[in-house]
Amino acid sequence: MKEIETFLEDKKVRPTAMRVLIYKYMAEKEIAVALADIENAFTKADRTTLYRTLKTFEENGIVHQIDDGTGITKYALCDKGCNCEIEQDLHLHFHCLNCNETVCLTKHKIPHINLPEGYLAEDVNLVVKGICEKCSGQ
Amino acid sequence: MKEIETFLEDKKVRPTAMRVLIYKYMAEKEIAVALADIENAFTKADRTTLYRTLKTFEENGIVHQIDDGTGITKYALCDKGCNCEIEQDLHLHFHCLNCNETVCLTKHKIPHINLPEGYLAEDVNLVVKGICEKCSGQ
DNA sequence: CCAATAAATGCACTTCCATTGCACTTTTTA
DNA sequence: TAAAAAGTGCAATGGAAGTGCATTTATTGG
Repeated sequence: MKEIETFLEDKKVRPTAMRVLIYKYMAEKEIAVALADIENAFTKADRTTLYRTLKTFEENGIVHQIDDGTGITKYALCDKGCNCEIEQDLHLHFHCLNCNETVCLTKHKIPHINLPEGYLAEDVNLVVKGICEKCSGQ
Repeated sequence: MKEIETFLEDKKVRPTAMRVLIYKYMAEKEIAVALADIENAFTKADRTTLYRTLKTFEENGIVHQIDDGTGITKYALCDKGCNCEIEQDLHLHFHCLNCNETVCLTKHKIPHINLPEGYLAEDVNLVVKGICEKCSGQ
């Protein structure tokens, strides 16, 4: 708990009770979470607060947003040294069509993409959809 | 015009006036279009009709949907031999952060992705964001 | 050719999620 | 400790996708 507070402070985010709890919640989940998920977990808190907390987290490099193609924005904690902004550091995301969960495959970096002349890449989003290991096997 | 009609018939889609026009419109554009774009081009037609036309086109392999991360669904005509369903045939999409246009880079196939044990890929979505050649300079 | 049927279209409405404005509360700081 | 800043909560808005149903248009079998 104390570690979370200092971590947030390091990231220039004031560690309010709410923020610490949300961070803790996300750290315990291994999968990307939607705003609605957090909403269900913290029924006392207002949706707006959660929304803005995630926004603050994102702006300060604590979480990154994931567009997994479901139309619902998901969020996941950035890894220790995660520099989501840097192209070389981008990992891919996997969305399970069965359990509907989305995970960051942080070990899997996105291969370098060759673009036609004149195109400048700033960001890459790669989402693989299919069946996750939890659902595919016994 | 006549070719479009027979083309649609080949695809088992009845070539109504509306559908031919929409197809023509998309064929002339080189970029992916949003429902709203078509709506602006055909102010007399109802949005629902356009929506369902695109849906029909999609179901019959005439267009494919693109999720370029803007939150707005885009559509683009499938290439001659395009088999959007087949993983090996998937191409990547480029979204320009300057002009906001999205193009299919059909020449650029998505490299094969190695997934961890137990994961089964069914679909891949790869979107590169940046500056397109039109915007990046002469 | 015409009636019966099916497909396509248009209108109104709903839903879902993201986002914002404003008032209120808590924390920080001078 | 008062003033300012940051955080929180409520209500409302907005944008886009999607649906139900009535109406029109096209197809088909007699």
